[in-house]
Amino acid sequence: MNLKTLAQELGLSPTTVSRALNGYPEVSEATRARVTAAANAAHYHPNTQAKRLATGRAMAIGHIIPISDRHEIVNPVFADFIAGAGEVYARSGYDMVLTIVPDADEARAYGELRSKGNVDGVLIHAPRVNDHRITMLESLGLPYVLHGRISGIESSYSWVDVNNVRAFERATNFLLDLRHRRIALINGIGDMDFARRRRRGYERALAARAIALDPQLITEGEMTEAQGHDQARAMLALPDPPTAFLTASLLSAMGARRAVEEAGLVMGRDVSILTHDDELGYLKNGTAQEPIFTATRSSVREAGRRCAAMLIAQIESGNRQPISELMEAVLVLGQSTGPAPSR
Amino acid sequence: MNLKTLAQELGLSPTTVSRALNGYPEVSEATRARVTAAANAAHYHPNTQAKRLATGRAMAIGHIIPISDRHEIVNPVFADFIAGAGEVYARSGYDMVLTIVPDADEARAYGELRSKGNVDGVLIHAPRVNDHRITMLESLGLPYVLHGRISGIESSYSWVDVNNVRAFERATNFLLDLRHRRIALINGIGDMDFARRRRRGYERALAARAIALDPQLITEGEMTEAQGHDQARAMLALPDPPTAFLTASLLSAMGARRAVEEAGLVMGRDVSILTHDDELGYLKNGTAQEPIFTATRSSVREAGRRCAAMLIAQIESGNRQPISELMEAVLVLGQSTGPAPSR
DNA sequence: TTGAAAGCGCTAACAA
DNA sequence: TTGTTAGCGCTTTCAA
Repeated sequence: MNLKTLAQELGLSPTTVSRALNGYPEVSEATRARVTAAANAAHYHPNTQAKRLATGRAMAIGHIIPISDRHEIVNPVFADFIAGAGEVYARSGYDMVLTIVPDADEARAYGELRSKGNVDGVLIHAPRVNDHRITMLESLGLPYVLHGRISGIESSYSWVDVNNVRAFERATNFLLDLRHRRIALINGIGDMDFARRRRRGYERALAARAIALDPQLITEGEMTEAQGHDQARAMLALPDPPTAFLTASLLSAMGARRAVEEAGLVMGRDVSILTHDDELGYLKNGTAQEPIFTATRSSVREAGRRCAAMLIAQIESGNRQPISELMEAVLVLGQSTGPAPSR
Repeated sequence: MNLKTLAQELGLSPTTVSRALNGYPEVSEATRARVTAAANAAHYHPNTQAKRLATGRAMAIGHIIPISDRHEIVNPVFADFIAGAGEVYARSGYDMVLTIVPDADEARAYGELRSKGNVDGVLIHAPRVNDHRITMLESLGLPYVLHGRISGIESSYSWVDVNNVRAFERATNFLLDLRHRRIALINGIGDMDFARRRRRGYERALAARAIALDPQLITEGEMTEAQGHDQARAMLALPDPPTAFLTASLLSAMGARRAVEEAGLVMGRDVSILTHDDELGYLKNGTAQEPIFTATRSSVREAGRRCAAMLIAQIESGNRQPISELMEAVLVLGQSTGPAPSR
């Protein structure tokens, strides 16, 4: 069923039918009713490709996922972001187009996406410090919104980000209030912008209480269970080991937990672990069963929604002024984190 | 830059340029070379929408992700599958279109996808027992491939699946060989087809050694850390508790691990845990550091590749004969699982 | 080996 | 309020 035959059946011109279906005001309500009824009855849906060609709008948003041999960028958090963005696209009639590209081909991928015209804009993920993608997109003139921020860049751009500095500052303060003084930070890859911000929050909290930074208590890596385990084990073997760990992901926390056990220490008595992450269902019924300080999962999903909405707004308004939005993380401080042991 | 202007610059007709670029044989090699050179120089890429409209092919594959309030279907495994499929699409010139739909709207979503014509086929995820989606797709005539299988359906359909029965049978045998006799199974949601198959493998191994099933040692649920913890704790409190746990996911295993500690038991001595899952980086350099029996992550990615390749083959050949492929899981049996304690 | 012309299904300027 | 016409950028039949 296409527009032409539908129009013939109704004894109308394709134009009128199109106008009726697309909500143009000049159509009489009587015909509009007749047309919509017929369209529904025939399960008519306008052909997307034709519509796109005629309007010059792809009605699609691209998500470019760079994939490298070094890091596993395809992380679990990503799924939640996609789910949030997907909700918004469904409501607004946009398609979500995922492109998986090897790191090296990323520049080319944007260019092609642009000139092939199959998306109206793109969402950018996991920015690194001094990320060059923004410059690239600007020169292409392709609308975009960044999930996260880029520290090294002065020019303004559109972004949605969670206040990572504040989140980690609060978490560190939480541990400091429990009289912990040797607090370790098991962070994400240092090259990633969010990791840098998290570290800044941690440092800020320590500085505010005049506690010197110990570089031995700060590690970074890929946020896997193995990372948490190995790095925690090494730190526990120090002459003056940490009494608390602050980890950037649940997996690292679980690894750290394993290291704690292996060292013959007791969780919550000898060592506390506070995790920035509920990404994998740790939170249940809104109550942290284990020490957790941020409801990452729901935050990430919300970030997905906001990014998508922001990008659509930019595209539809034709407005190229950068917009930005800083989200406060939902903080859910865990109950089972114990005070620092007195030595 | 479009075909017309490119043709003008070359002093050729759009037809010839199109033919040259699309590899039609009737073009002289001289012109073809000239055309491709010019196209590259101008960074010309044919407009996707126009191409689609003209050929009637969307050059896109849809992935429909049902999202329900009850379950978190957007799971981490999904990201790996997507990555695998994405590789294949990139190579073959297809777009990957993700559609997130609320459970209830799924039927409608397929119908629209079909009549709007923005995909040439779909990939179906996470089949349930007696899943009705296959019937729906058959009646729509939309090509599809299923990742997994559906036990309740007799009609044939295209699928790619991992041999879950065998994987769990082997894992159970591994524990049985270590003289465990009270082996608990912490399984996924019973409604999911893969969970049912895994259970079958477990049951088959026990039956082969004439060990009676104990329903108290079989639980199912959403494969979260909390699930593993709660269910393991309950089972450890039984009069005759298990000496080993077989869990369907790393998270459940970690939860079970926590329950074991809380019960004052020692991992590898009092209780062993064997996990079907490396989804979160537990495996490192091909060596299991903890008891794990399947390299899920890489398997899932490979499944993504094969599903995508199979679907594209079907679409391009116009062949509607169902094809299927059973993958053997990559088994990596962990070293640190201990024998059953003698009582 | 190349080109002219029609058409894919829709939208939108212009006319009535 | 409705219809006519042209055109979006490409492919493809038919003719040269």
